[in-house]
Amino acid sequence: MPADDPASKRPRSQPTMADVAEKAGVSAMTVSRALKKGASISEEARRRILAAVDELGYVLDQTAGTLSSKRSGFVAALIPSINNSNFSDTARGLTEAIEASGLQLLLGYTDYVVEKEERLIASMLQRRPEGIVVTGGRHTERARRLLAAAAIPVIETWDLPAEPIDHVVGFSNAAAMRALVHHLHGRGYRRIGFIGGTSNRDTRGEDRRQGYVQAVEELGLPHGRTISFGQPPISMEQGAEAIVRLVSQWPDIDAAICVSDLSAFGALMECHRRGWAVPGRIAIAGFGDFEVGRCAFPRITTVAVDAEAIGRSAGDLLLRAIEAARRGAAVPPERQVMPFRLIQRESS
Amino acid sequence: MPADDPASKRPRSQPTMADVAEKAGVSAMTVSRALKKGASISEEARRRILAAVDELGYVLDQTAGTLSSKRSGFVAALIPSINNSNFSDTARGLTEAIEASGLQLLLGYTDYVVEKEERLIASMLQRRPEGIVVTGGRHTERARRLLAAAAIPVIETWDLPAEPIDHVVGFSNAAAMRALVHHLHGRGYRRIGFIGGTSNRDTRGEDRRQGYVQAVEELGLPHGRTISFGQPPISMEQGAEAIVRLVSQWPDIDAAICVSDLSAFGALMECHRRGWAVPGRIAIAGFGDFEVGRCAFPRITTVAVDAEAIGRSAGDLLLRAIEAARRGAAVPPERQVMPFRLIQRESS
DNA sequence: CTGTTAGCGCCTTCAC
DNA sequence: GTGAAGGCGCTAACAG
Repeated sequence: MPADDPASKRPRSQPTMADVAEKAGVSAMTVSRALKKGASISEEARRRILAAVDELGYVLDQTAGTLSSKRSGFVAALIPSINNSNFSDTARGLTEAIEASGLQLLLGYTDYVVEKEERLIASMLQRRPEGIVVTGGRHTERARRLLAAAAIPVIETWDLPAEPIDHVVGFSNAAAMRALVHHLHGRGYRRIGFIGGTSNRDTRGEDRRQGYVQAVEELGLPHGRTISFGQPPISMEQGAEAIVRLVSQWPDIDAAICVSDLSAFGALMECHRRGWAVPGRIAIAGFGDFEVGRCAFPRITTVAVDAEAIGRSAGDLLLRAIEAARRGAAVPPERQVMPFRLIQRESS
Repeated sequence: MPADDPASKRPRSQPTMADVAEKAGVSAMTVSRALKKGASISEEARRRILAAVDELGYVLDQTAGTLSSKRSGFVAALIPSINNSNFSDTARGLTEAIEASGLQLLLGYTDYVVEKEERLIASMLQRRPEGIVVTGGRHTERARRLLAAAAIPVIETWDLPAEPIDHVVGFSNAAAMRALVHHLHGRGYRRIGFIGGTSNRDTRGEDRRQGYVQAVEELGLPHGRTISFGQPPISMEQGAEAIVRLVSQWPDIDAAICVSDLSAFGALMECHRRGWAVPGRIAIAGFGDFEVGRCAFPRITTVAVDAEAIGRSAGDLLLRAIEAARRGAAVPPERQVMPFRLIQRESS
């Protein structure tokens, strides 16, 4: 055990508010006030306190503050993947919406697996967030129970669940995909295939597939032209492999819709490689308006959702709900439907 | 006195350990033990406690636990961007390395801005992480002071700072870029340009540019052929714009190196669009081995770094250091140099 | 504007 | 294997 400063009572731990208070010649409470924004403190005391803080290298312990004030000062957001510009845009929107109020965002990622989501929710709740944003409308039973019991505002995003837990800020993935099929049909495509992942791990991907199926049925197009493989979210590489399977299985196919722009891009590059003209031989469309699709040659037709706006709206709503909760009030569950937008580009 | 007054049931608030204890007919201490893994509890008591937990919907308050045990159970990691597969791979490696020990990872993103990093560090430290991982070796002076004073293990990654704060797990961006220039030179390219961002906001990008400059000078190649524009990290779209500028400014150019695969991809697509053969008219190379480069047509020559391994190594080191700290010991500063690897592909 | 008192909910420590 | 006492560092609620 290392020798300690004999003057200090505690062994080598971090300085506390009491240490600062002593050094500044005030009480701990005054230090506490000096370190918040809206408190009334004499300039003289504040100056001495800040000097003491600086000298001691004091860092406020929010853990203790949370315990005593019952305000953790953070909200949790769970997204499927941190490496997906859609979700990172939503996270940015969230951050922008809440940061002015002093709340912090804690991100967790679920890898598109609801069981991981459940575990993350459980461990996030142990840190007592003041609100929580989840992606999608499907969760394990226990996750739903945990969220409902937590007595904090919950927002489900990127989906329109039939039985929401609390608030919703999203859109219908099925409806958006349906619109895309109709759009391609309007441009004359009749033998339209779909490329997606195998399992329903990615629930939004599964909803999109269902939207596709519904659309080809209502348009009387040949259906069942679906290539499903790979663990969602399917990658660019898997998109490349899938387009080859799709064309070899149904050689008369004239358009391929991919569950996201990433797989659409992989498919597109594979077409280049094989000398299949896009859209001459086959049209390609994706979903999500990723940069890679905007930039690819040819540029990829897609469905755009304003991911950052989802985040901002969710953040604004969360803020209102949290402030209401702090006053002991409550905001009744809201359901905000965000628009989506077809973007016709060179690939179709 | 905390004499259990059955009449004074707090209505609004979440159940506490005392509530669980009362329902299970044990003391709070026994509940606490039942909820940890390595404690010795009778099977009977544990069963009753878990039933009570379930019935009440009790969720452990880690805030209080942290305060009393002085173990927050989490480590902070700061990355420049959440939407970058390199950094998200590092984050995944970190998570994998630490999760078995029960530690959680809290991610923050700095947008490549050291001032944001400083603010994030300050707010993370208020929550008392047991360790912290930062990206890069350049920080504000105050950030360095905060980290040094926090008395927790610090790991700088993705760089080899000359004066590390504590531990380092990284590589030299300049050396890697230098190797890429030499590689292209070895394949016969002589008029090699560089595309990067304007400011030194992205310090790794700046290091790469310096590596390029150093290499062209030592090879006696024409230099100054650098296009710098856009706020780093420069995007695919900016790569497209930059390649046009590069070619119009130095029409004899035979190779373009981009600060990352993303801008290289944008440049490549623009070449397609303009009918410039790659690598016939101009070779293109990137940095980072992103999926878009592996999948593009043609596939993009690049420098690969095992980003996930950086995360795993940093995580392993952090664990050792944290466990040492819990025993009152310390791990002397380590400096782990990770390998990089040239990947020759179709674009050069 | 500033100080005092009394916890927040859990875990450490020590006794049984 | 279990319980009682005490305190972690801070802030709410009241004085003054």
